[in-house]
Amino acid sequence: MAFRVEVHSTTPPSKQIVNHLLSLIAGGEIRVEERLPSIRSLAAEVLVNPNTVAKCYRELESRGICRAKNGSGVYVTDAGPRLARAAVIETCRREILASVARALQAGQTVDDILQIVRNALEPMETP
Amino acid sequence: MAFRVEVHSTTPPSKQIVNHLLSLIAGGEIRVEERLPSIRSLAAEVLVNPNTVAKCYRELESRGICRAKNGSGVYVTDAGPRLARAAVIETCRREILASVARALQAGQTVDDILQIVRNALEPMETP
Amino acid sequence: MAFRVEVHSTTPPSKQIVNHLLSLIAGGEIRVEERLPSIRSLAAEVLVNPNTVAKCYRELESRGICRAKNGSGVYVTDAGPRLARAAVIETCRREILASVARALQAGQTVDDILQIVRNALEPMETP
Amino acid sequence: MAFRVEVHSTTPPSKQIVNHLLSLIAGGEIRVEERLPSIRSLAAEVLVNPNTVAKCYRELESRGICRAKNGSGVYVTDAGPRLARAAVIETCRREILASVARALQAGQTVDDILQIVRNALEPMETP
DNA sequence: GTGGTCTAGACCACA
DNA sequence: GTGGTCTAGACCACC
Repeated sequence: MAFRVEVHSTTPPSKQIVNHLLSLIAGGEIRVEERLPSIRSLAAEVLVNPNTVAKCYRELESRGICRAKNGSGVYVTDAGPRLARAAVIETCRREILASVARALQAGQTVDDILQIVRNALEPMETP
Repeated sequence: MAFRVEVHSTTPPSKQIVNHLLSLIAGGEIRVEERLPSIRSLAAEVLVNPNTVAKCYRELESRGICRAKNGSGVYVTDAGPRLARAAVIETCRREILASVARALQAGQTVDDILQIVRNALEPMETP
Repeated sequence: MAFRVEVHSTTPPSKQIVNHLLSLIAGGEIRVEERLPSIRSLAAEVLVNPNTVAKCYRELESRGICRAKNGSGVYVTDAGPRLARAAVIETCRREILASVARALQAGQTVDDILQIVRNALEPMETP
Repeated sequence: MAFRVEVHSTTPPSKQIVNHLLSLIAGGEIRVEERLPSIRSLAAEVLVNPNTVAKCYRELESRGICRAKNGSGVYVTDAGPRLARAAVIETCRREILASVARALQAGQTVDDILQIVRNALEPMETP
C-alpha cells in the first residue's frame, strides 16, 4: 500500500482512504474481482479505527465499486474500475480547474502555470 | 464577489473564504489600504454566519495581510498583496502537482491532462 | 412520530429507521425543504444511539433524498419526495410479489390471497 | 430447486433457506416421509456453508416439521405439511398486510396495488 | 443547539 | 478469520 493518512489535513481520514482506494482501483493496482485488504488489516496499516475503514468500504459499495461478501472479504465489482476511474478523473479535473483559476486570479501568468504542469508531468515522460 | 461557499466540501467554509479573500488581494482586486467588505455584508453575500467571517478576518490579520482599524473596518496592509500572492501561488502549485499526479496514476494520459489545463487557461487568453 | 424500533426483528434498527423516514417523506408527512427531526431527538425518541440515526441520515443524503446543513439540521431535498416514493413503492412491489408467490406455492388459492389484499385495502376504502 | 440466497438481504441466509424449505413442504413439492436434499448438496446448490444448512434443518426439526434419521437423511414428518402450510400462510398474510399498508401510506392508489397483486397472480392463472 | 467525524469495544452471522 | 451492526463517548465546525 505505502500510504499513510495525513492526520493534520482538513480532509478527514475516511475521505483520504476512499480517495486512495479509488486511485488504486482506477490505476489497476487492484483489479476486477480482486479482494481489497481486509478492514482490520488496512485499519492497522494506516493506523485508524477499523470502523473508519468499514465506513469507507460501505461508501465504495454504495457507489457500486466493490461488494462485500460476508465472511470472505470485499471485492472489486465488474464496473468498479470504470466507476473509480471516472470518479478520480472528475475530481482531478475539478481540482485542476479550480487551482488554475485561482492562480490566474492571483496574478500568475499562463506560462508560470504551464511550467508547473510540465513539472508535474515530467516524471511520466522521461521513463 | 461572485463567490459561494461550497457547503459540502471538506474544506471548511472559513478556509474557503480565507482562500477567496487571499485570491482577491493577491489579484489586486482589493488593493493596499483598501477596505475589505464588512463582516456582515460578506456574511450575507456568501450565506454564512458573521462569526465565521469574523474568524477569517482575524486569521488574515494574524498573518499580517490586513489590519482592523478601530470601528472603521478591515484594511489591506502594505505587505498584504505580496503575502497573499505568495500564499495563493504556493497553494495552487501544490494542488496542481497533487491533482496531476493522481490523474496520471488513474490512467489519464498526458494529453488528457494538458487538455484540461488548456480549458482552464482559455478564458484568460481570449479576453 | 409514533414509531418504535422493533428490537427483535431481523431487519437492523438503522434499516427500520430509514424505511420509516422514507415512508414519512413519501407520504408527504415531511415535506420538501422541511426539517427532519434532529439526530439527537430522533435517537432519544426511538431509543437508539445517535450514531445510528446519523448513519440513517447519511444514507438518505447519499441517495439525494435529504441534505444536511451544518449546525442547522437535515432537510428534505426537492427530489426527496419523488425519490422516497419511488423507493417505497418499489420495495412494497417486490415484497408483495414475493409474498404472493410464496403463498401460492404453499397451496393458498387465488381467492384466499385476494381476500387478504382486500382486508388490507379496506381501511382506505371506507373513509 | 431454482432458488438462490440473496446475499445482500437483511434476512439472514439461514432464514431465507428455512422459508424456502417451508414453501416446498407446504406446497407438497416435498412430501410426507420424503427425504430433504442432503445438507451438502443443498449447501452447494445455494452457495452457502453446510453449517448454515445444518442449522436450518435443526430449526425445522425443532418445529416438528422434519426429523433426522440416523445417518440416512432428514425426512418430512406426518404433521410437516400442515405445520409448514400454516407457517407460510400466516407469514405471507402478515407481510402482505404490512406491504399494502405502507404502499398506501406512500401515496399508491388502491388500483395501483391491485394491479401489482394481479401481476403476481397471473402466472398461476394462465397455466 | 445542529451535524460530522473518529475511537473503542461489544456482539452477531458467516467461512 | 471475514464483514455488519450497534453503543458510548469524545472532539470539531458551524448557528
